[in-house]
Amino acid sequence: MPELPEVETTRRGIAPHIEGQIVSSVVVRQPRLRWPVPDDLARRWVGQRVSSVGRRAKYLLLRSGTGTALIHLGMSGSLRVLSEQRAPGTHDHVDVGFANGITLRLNDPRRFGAVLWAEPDPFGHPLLASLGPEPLAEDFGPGHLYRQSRGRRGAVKNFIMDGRVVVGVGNIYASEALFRAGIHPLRAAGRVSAKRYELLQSCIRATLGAAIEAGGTTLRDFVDGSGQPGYFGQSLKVYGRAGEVCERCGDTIKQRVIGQRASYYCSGCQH
DNA sequence: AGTGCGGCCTGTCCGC
DNA sequence: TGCGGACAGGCCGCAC
Repeated sequence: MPELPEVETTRRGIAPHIEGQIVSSVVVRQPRLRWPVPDDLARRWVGQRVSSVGRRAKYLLLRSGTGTALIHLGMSGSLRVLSEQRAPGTHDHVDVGFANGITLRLNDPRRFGAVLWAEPDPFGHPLLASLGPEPLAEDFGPGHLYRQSRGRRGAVKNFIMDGRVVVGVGNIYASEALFRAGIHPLRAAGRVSAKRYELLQSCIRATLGAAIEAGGTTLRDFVDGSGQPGYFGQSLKVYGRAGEVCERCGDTIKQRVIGQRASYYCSGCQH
């Protein structure tokens, strides 16, 4: 289940192989993803040179002269660069062939991912238009969360997972960042002080940044072999650790569902 | 406007 | 051992 660090790791893994290459074929074996893969994707994309592989939130942006392919990995998607022909396996839904012979292959068992086309400007696409700031960018400043949260009575965990507030904070890193900041996930968003939001902001950055770095260090070969980055190698303090001892205070880590998502926290440390 | 929830999917795990 | 069913999870889009 790719969170932002996994998406960024994927971006870094595929970019060197894709950038500057000309799309020569698009094969869609299963168009029914989160949204249908557009019928005219091949017609619009083939012949275009991919100028850059960018990212906005968890969307990968394969930009070219006339438009941009948006790829979302959902929670089970992965991209692989193949240097030679290989028979597609189960859930290998989309292949993008390039003139130099390589293939970008999307595998997505649960099909929560997406492949879309935006033209001419990807940021005008409805899915990207109303997204909040990137967590690692300047406009996610120390006062951002505080300002956005006034009057909001929902749980702070749901608040920081709201893509209109800040993008890229998925379920795992929401629990982790709140633990590091010492904020209880159920606390009303509007009842967290400016000072504590400043800390939370830096914890979100630090958590995601460290995870990206970890992805960078474990960045395996995205060509041919299993290029799957995994977040399991990262040091998660609370996520998935219900019943275990909190390393900070020794209390028992709890789990409960918040906003229909499994949430982990330490009630000894988080208030 | 803010909030909560249904739905899309399938692999994995649990209990019988 | 085999099987059904619950569950997980990103996130849109709708209902309140």
